[in-house]
Amino acid sequence: MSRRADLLDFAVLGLLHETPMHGYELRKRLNTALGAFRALSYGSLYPCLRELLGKGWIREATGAVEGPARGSTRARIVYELTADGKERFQTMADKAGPASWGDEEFDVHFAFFARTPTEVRLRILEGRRSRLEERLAIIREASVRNRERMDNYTAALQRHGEESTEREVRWLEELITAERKIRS
Amino acid sequence: MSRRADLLDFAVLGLLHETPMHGYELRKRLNTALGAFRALSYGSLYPCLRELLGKGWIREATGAVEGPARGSTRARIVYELTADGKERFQTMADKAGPASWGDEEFDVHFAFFARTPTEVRLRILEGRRSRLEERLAIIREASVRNRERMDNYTAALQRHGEESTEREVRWLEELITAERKIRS
DNA sequence: TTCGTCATGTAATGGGTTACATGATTAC
DNA sequence: GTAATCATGTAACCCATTACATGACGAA
Repeated sequence: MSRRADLLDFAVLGLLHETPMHGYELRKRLNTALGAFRALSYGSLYPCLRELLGKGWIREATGAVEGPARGSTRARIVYELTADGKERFQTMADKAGPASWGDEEFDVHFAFFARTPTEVRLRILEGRRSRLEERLAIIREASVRNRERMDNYTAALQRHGEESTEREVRWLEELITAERKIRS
Repeated sequence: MSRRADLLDFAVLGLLHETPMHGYELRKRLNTALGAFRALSYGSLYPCLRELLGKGWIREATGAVEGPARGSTRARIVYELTADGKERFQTMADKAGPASWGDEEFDVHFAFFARTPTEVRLRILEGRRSRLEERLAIIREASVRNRERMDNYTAALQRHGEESTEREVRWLEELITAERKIRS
């Protein structure tokens, strides 16, 4: 469960929550705003859009929602969220829990924290932290086990990975305490 | 060109350069030592091993190369590099250049820097640095362009990504100056 | 006139994960 | 006795990238 496609659905719905957009712009925002989808291709995005359309979560915006097409006469198809789509997005945001989440899942869900309940936010942040701590434990154990047969470069790479992960844990810790303050 | 499979070939060859190993252990080291392959499955590794065997780059080690099987009677197949395999690895390490490299390619090649010529090391490090700087430029431009419609959480995620990338650039800078000192 | 950007799509290929199959041993 | 780890593999499914097709505008 929880395929990559579901995450893309969620991300698209979330971006369209802000403002209606057409596919081309949607892709750019997915590539930059969200850490994941760094190399998302049209071959993935457009079929996804068609699917969301079929499910009734988005619709083609009629009328001049955005300014008229600049720079191209090719018809732009602007999509907007339907009521069902809003509901769907909220359901996904509300029931989110880091059951075997990777980096991408966290990044995307974090990007939409503004529309996520505090309780869920806390659960996600804490889940993320424990996953990173597991990863740290594995890295540290490996560097102890292979200390002798590891050259300087391998060691440097490992140390850098370790430090980055530690920094992210501290970052999460700050967010978690801030979140606890909000809750109380 | 330069498929994921090639990278796996390179990584396996590189690990076997250190010491003969069987598949199960190989996978563990690929999952921890190298940043990439964090979730490499046997479904990818064993076919790869078979392929390398067919190409004559690795062979089944005969005799008691490793201690006898502990904890299992199931026959372990220990692989070792052939002369051709060593040559192949060295060719891949020597002609490496970051033409459209992602994070994984860099990590794996970096892990084997000890067996990479200084000139190539420098080229790789500098290539990596410019890729990260491109990424930074994109992030920064995006955060300027979308400043208003970005909520606090999205902004925090973006800032964290920016800072991590900046740290990695500084890390690379240190490595580059160290490398230049070696060369001269 | 050519390159880059805007803009939307489709088809095929490649390949990685998931799930399955097997089986012995150690530790609780 | 049962869960976890060791250990090797195969087959199918999923799906993401890649390459292709189309077409116009602005700038150098």
